[in-house]
Amino acid sequence: MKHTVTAKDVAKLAGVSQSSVSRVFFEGAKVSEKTRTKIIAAAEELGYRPNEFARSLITNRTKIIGIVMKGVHNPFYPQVLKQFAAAFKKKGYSILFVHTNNDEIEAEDVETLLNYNVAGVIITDAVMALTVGEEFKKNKIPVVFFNRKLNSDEFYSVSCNNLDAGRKVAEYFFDKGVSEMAYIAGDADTSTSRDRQKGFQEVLKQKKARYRHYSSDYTYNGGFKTAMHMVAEGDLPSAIFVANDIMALGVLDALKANSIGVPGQTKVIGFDNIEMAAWPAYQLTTWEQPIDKMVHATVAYLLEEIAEYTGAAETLEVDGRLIERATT
Amino acid sequence: MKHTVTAKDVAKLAGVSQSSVSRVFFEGAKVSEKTRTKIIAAAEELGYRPNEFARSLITNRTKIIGIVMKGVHNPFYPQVLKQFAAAFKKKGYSILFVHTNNDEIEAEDVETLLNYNVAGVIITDAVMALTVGEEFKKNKIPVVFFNRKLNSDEFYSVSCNNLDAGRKVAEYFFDKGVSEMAYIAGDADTSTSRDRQKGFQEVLKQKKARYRHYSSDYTYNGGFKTAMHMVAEGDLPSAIFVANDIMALGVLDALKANSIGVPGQTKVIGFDNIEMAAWPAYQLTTWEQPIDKMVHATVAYLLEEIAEYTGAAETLEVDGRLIERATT
DNA sequence: AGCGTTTTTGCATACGTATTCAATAAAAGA
DNA sequence: TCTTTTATTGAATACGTATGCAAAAACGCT
Repeated sequence: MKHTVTAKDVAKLAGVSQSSVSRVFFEGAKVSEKTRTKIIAAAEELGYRPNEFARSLITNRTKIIGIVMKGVHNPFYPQVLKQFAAAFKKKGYSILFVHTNNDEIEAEDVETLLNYNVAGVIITDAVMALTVGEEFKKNKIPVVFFNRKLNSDEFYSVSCNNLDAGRKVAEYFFDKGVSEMAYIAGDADTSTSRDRQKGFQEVLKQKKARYRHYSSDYTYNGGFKTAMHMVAEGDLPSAIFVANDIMALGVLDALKANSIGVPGQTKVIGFDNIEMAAWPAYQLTTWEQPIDKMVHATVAYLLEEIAEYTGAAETLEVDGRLIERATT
Repeated sequence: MKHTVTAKDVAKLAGVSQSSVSRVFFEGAKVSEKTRTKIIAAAEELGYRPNEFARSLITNRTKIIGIVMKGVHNPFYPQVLKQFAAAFKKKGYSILFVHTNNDEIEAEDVETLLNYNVAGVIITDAVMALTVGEEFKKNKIPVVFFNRKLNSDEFYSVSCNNLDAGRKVAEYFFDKGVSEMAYIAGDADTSTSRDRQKGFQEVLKQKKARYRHYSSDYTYNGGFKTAMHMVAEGDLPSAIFVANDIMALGVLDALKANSIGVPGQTKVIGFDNIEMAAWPAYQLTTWEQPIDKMVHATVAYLLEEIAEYTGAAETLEVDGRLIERATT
């Protein structure tokens, strides 16, 4: 028979009141050292664990962080998920994982997050309708957009400084003596792809170089197909900036399939620095996203807002750096 | 100011009792159609959402499934996570994601799962101490080991029929006219690696062929290093069965680095059929794990046990199949 | 219409904890 | 030692929901 041991049981065994037991397990409350040890002993003996639900019911707060994620196929995101899980575990928070299929987070997903009254929300690789955002604001739940920059200043967002990265990549190509270059975009409606493009394009324009644009979708197959198409077109640019690594790998494979030498005939730079970029088969030069810093900033912001909600928003952009390998 | 709208509020607006509101939102309870529509309208107007915590407090049940996962670096697992999230979302369950660093799930992780009184637990790419298992049993929480076979019949486990797969791979190699073959193991203490080895070795023994064993760790780098080592040794086997795909990719890259032709000089078969196995750069022949079936079985079992706990355990092994590509 | 039967509803209570307030114990000061 | 102040404790209550029980309403039948 299942007998959940409650604070009352512990109280009885320790010969104190339930309130005292509560005070021992609720940090910030004061109990004398004597009764504390008594209670801890009793709790230990019975295997007491405070009921998280009763707790949340009365405090109207939880120790749950909701993480909404779409791109589980891009190894960048599982990596991010892992880091968040580790960081929040340290702080005593648990992760409610919500997978969304859509670019825009679905109403159902928001429902879930609100139902569980999460302490904070991280949305990664997806965006959110404004009306939905209001819902979170109304409930004073802090939200962070991870790896997505927002137009509005309504929400905190943290991403890599994509604009700057785009510029630096272009300059790097010029330094290498290349002037014929192209950009392969990811999903067109993502800030990440747009900003990378913008910075890249800006420098090309300034140097009066021709800008060539290709659209793809942030997947390996997308990158592969786009590159195949480019090759078929003829007139291959001598350098290609690809909006993320997983696409860049597809590009490399397509080039290889066409026996096009890299970096000899054309150079390739990706974005993210996922583990696979370092594999011998690819040795992809790429722009590293400083995941650690980005995660750290996100966690710090959320914890602050959880401690005292201000609703203050900011668009944080962290500097990344170029990792030079064999494709340039 | 934050005003959470409660069932009482809805009741007042609809001119009924709180109980009736509860009955509308608790499936399985009966209310007349008339009051139901009245209540739904009122709830709609106020934006009422049942408080999941109050609910769980009284029913002593939750709609949360805990998923414990270690191997986030192996793309197989994010894929699995996604499928579980999708399957359980359909059934109205949410996912509590627990990342563990250890092969053996940590006490802290179990605490979390128990604190949230999860309805069921899925442990993937990790095992659990028996004492810990008791804790779940005591609380009548069903547990499934995913992709791990247990010695004991205390818990439900679902995995691919690794033994059979190992045999079939060996037979396949023989059919191809190969008789000199090796196995590269993953983590030695995982059932998956052991069973694959066992089946493989069994056929070799039966055909009186020499069995060669190499130990690795289920990572790309592990596979790479092991293959480098094998090449350095000289006397390369003419076929290699690698315990999972991500290692196999490392093996292929190592062979390529040594200009060893595949499948000419040696053949390679992996395990899992992760997306990358199909990439042009690899075209890895591999044994497909039927994720869909495995997930389906897991979900079905958990839902049954949640509906009515029996504690019945079973060791389910689903048949996979060989996906033939360019490395054999 | 009148009676028995079934369905629907409201009242009251319980779930396990945090927290206010008053009471008690301990400490400090004189 | 007695009084005043401070620290600790216990009793009572609230959080928002589900549910057993009894009352009320609706229904079916003659």
